[in-house]
Amino acid sequence: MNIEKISQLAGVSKSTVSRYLNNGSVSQRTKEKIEKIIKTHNYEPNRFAQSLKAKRTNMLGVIVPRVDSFAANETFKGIDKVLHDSGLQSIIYYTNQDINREMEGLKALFNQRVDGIILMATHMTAEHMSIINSVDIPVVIVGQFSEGVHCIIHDDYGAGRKMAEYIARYFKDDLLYLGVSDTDEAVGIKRRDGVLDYFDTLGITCKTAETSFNYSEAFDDIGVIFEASVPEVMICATDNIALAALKHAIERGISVPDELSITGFGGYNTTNIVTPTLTTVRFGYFEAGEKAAESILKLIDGERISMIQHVGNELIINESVDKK
Amino acid sequence: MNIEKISQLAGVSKSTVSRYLNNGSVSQRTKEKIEKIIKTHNYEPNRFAQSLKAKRTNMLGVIVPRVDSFAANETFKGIDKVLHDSGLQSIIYYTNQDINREMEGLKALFNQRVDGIILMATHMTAEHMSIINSVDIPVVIVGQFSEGVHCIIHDDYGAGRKMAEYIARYFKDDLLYLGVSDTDEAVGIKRRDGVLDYFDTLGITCKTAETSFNYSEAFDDIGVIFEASVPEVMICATDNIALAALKHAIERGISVPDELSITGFGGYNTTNIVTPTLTTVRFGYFEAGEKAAESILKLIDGERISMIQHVGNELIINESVDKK
DNA sequence: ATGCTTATTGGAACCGGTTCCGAAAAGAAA
DNA sequence: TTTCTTTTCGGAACCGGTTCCAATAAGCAT
Repeated sequence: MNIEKISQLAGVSKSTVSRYLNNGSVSQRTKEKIEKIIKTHNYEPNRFAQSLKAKRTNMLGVIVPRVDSFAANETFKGIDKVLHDSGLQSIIYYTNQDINREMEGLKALFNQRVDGIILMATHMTAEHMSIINSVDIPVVIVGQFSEGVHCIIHDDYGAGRKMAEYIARYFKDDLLYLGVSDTDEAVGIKRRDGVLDYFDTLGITCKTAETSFNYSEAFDDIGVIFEASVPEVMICATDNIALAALKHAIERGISVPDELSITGFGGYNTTNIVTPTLTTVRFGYFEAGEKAAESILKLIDGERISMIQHVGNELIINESVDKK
Repeated sequence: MNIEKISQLAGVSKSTVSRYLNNGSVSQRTKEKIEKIIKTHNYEPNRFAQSLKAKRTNMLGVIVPRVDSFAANETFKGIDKVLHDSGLQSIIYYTNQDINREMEGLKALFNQRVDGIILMATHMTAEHMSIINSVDIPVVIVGQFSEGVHCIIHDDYGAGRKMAEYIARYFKDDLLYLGVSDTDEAVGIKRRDGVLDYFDTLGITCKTAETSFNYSEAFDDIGVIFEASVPEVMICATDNIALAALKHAIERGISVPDELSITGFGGYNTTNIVTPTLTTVRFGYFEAGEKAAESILKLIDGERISMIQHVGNELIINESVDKK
């Protein structure tokens, strides 16, 4: 079934059927004739042929670094909600956290003529930017900041500060911030600085150490840290790290929160499953996804939007901090 | 940049360039000329135009019901590994566990002329089958069984039996199997029967109860169960349910495993994070994904493969069962 | 009925590739 | 050198739509 056959059966020309399908001016009578034929043969136009000449493909590209992360999942769900409600198809390009596949993805999606791309970036590089600039479709980045692109970012600095404020209510001493590498600007730098800067203003000193995003690696690093000494409070840069710390503490018979208070960042589901439940900061991942999708839709429609949009977060007070 | 311009710059015809791009017979000299032009203009053929006439699109459709499930994530990673290594692009269609969107997805992907579809099904219906049969591209289903389609399935019955064998080594009495609705054939029926049938052969009686896949709902149901009486062993149909049981037990001061042994099925990461770690059966989700991808590739190449392929599983002995 | 404006319609070119087919060129055999 | 076979190449049709443009039909006021 193609448009030609439909037009013949309806006794009109190809162009008339095409006009019918799109929006064009077609008389009521021919409209009905065409509709009947299309219904009975349940014809659907070939997307490739359509996209060959038309500008819009009605497909959006989403580049997803990982599927096994709460943050990525929630963000994606937010994106999907908006796009699906708008009747758009999303093509997901999975990169398995490989930065080269991120570039590949940008090119491949552009090559498929998607109308726009949402990139859940892990780490922005100059190469990213050069590809993005060479591509003449809208791109929105979510979760990281980069100059010159539309970004949806979390207030990591504010989250860090919130946590520091909360901790400072109960502790003045023997604190450890367990962060990650500062190649990740949002988590490695902003989040950490939010914590440390606030402590500074109060004259509280807080030691720091560094580990990995990966649960098992963090678990091992924490073992080494505990071997040397166990602080009173451990502020971990992510929930995963905090969960590893908690596991270690329980294994060593260190009581949480009585002897050791632990906090995370993220708001993962697991933080409510473990005992004690984990005090953390919940980020608006879902909301970020929604904003990203809404933004890309606006950009496709030629609207102007601000280059940076912030998404809020919220301190979740649970059981893992000792409120003496 | 299009094939026409490239051909002009290279001083050959469109067809020659096309032949060069595909595989055709082109002399060494013209090959080099064309290659140079393509490189300098870094030209890439328009996929839509290609797919319009050619049969293959080199795109595979993957229908994914959810992103926030360990099983789904692992399966997807297995699929991705194989497809990415084969240089194929995968279009992911996310359904958010909505069975109607599953149908939509089948149609939409077919309409995009993907070469094949992998469906991570939640529950197969007659409607699924009628769509699948009306579509003339290969379809592989992973995780559920359905007559007449190529399926990759887990040995849920065997997993149930394995767990029952293990439990029977330590317990003869006061057992509870906490299952899910039998609208899910694999988990609701097969897994349960694997457990119960084995107990039957030993003359062990095991009570049963039913709850939901959802963590919070399961948590509430378990509260009601515990109100009545707490068994010695609770065999939960999924790790999520087992985690909910564990949480409840800890909140009520029931010691696990001393007073209550708990097991799950799945092999989720979280089972190693909680304390005590959870005894469970790990399914070969990743392997299932790989098999699904390999199968679809073979089917696309016209190979014949068996309609049903089983994936193994493995009992993971952890701390949540009392080995008296 | 006539002239003018507006709504419909069909024809043809086009989008950017692939593929069939016959012609030209190259290579091998005689 | 001639003849036959094999490669290589260009022309043209085609895939299934969209869109421009001119032609026709319809609607309306005079």
